[in-house]
Amino acid sequence: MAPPTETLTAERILEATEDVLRRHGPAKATVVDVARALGVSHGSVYRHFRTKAALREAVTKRWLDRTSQKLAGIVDADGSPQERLRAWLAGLFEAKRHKAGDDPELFATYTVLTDEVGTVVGEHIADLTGQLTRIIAAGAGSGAFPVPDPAAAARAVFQATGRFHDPHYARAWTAPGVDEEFTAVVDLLIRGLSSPSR
Amino acid sequence: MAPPTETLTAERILEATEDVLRRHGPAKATVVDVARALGVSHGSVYRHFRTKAALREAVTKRWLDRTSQKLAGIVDADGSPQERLRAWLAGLFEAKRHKAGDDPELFATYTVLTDEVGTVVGEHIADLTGQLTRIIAAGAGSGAFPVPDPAAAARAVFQATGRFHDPHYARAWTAPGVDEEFTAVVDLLIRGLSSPSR
DNA sequence: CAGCTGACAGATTTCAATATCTGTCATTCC
DNA sequence: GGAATGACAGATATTGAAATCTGTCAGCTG
Repeated sequence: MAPPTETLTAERILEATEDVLRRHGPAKATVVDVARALGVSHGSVYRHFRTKAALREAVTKRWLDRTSQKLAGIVDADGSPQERLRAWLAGLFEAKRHKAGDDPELFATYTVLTDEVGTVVGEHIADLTGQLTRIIAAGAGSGAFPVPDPAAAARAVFQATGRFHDPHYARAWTAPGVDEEFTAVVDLLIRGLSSPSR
Repeated sequence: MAPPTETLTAERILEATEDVLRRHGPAKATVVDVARALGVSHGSVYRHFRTKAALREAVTKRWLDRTSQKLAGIVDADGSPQERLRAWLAGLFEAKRHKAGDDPELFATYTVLTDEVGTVVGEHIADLTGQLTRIIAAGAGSGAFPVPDPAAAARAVFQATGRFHDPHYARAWTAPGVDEEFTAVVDLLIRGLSSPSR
C-alpha cells in the first residue's frame, strides 16, 4: 500500500486525496486516511496543507481547473464568434454532464466540496466568464455581437445557462428533452446578442 | 391553546401546520405538534391527511399558489407583450426575493419542503410557464415576438431566469448588483424574442 | 538541519440505548 | 352513525458515553 520512497509532494498528496474521496466519499474521508494511503504519518500531510479545509479546496481547484483548460481551447479556435460561443457553451454542458454521468458518486462528492465554498468556486466562475468575455468581445469587434459591454453580456449568458452547468441541476441533465431545452436557450441568447437594437 | 370548538377542517389544519413549521422548523415539526396546537388528538389530523408527507405537500402547495395568483394578474394586464413580460419576470423575482428577505427562516423551511418533491413543485412550474406562454403567445400574435413555438420559448425564458427565482440562489439575491444582472438577462432574452430572424 | 514522527488536547463523529413519532384501528362519545 | 380518541407496533430521532479525528509540537532520524 505504501509506494516506494518518493519524496512527499503536494501533488502526490492531492492524488491520494482524490483517491480517498472516491473510495470513502466526502463525509468519511479523513486526512488520516490520506496519510495511510501514502504510507506516512498525518503530521506530514499538515506540512503541505495547513488545514483539512485547505486540502479539500486544493483538490477541488484541481478538479475545476481541468474543465477550464478543456474549454480554453475553444476560445481561440477557428470559426465565427457565434459558432465559438455555441461550441463553448455546448462544451461546458457536455463536460459537466459527462462528469455527472460517468461517475455519479464522485460527482456528488465534488458537488459537496464546491458547496463548502471558499474562494475557489468564485475564481473558477470568474475564469469561465473571462473566457466567455473574450468570445463575445471578438464578436463586438467584428460587429457580430453589437453589445456595449462584453463582460456584462458574458455574465448574463453564463447566468442564463446556469441550468446546464450548475451541479444543483445535475439530475435534470439525463431527462429526455434537455438537449432541445439547451438549444432553445442558447438560440434565444445568441439571437439576443446578435440583435442590433439598443 | 385549544381554540373554541369549531369543526376541524383541512383548512384549519393547514393554518396550524404553517404555524408549527414557522415555530419549530421543518426538521422538528411533528404532526403531534400540529394536533396539540389545534387541541385535538393526532389521530384526527390523519382523518384529513393520509400521511405526514401529504400534509406537508398540501401546505407547500398553498404557499406556492399564493405566488402564482399574484402573478396571474399581470398576464392579462394592459401594455405591450414586452412590457407585460418584463413586469411578470420582475414580479416573480420581487415576490421570491421578498419572501426570502422578510422571513429567512420560514423561506428556508419551505425550501426544504419543496426539495422533498412530490408533484407539487412540478405543477407549480407548469402553472408559471403556462402564464408565461400566454404572454409570449400574445406577442407572437401581434408580431412583437416572432417565435414559432410560444410554449417552448416560455420554457426557455423561465429556465434562463432561474437564477432569479430558484430558491437555491436565494443567498445571491441580496448581493449588490443583482438588479443589474437581472436587467441584463431579461434585456438579452427580450431582444432574442423580438428578433425577427429564423 | 530539513523532513518526518507520534503522543497529545480539544473538537467531532459514532454507536447503542432510550424516547418520541408515525400511522392504524378497536373503542368511545355525541 | 359519523367524528374523535388513545393505546399500540414499528420506524425515526435524541442523547450521552466512547471512539476517532484534527491540528500542534517536542523530539527523532538520516
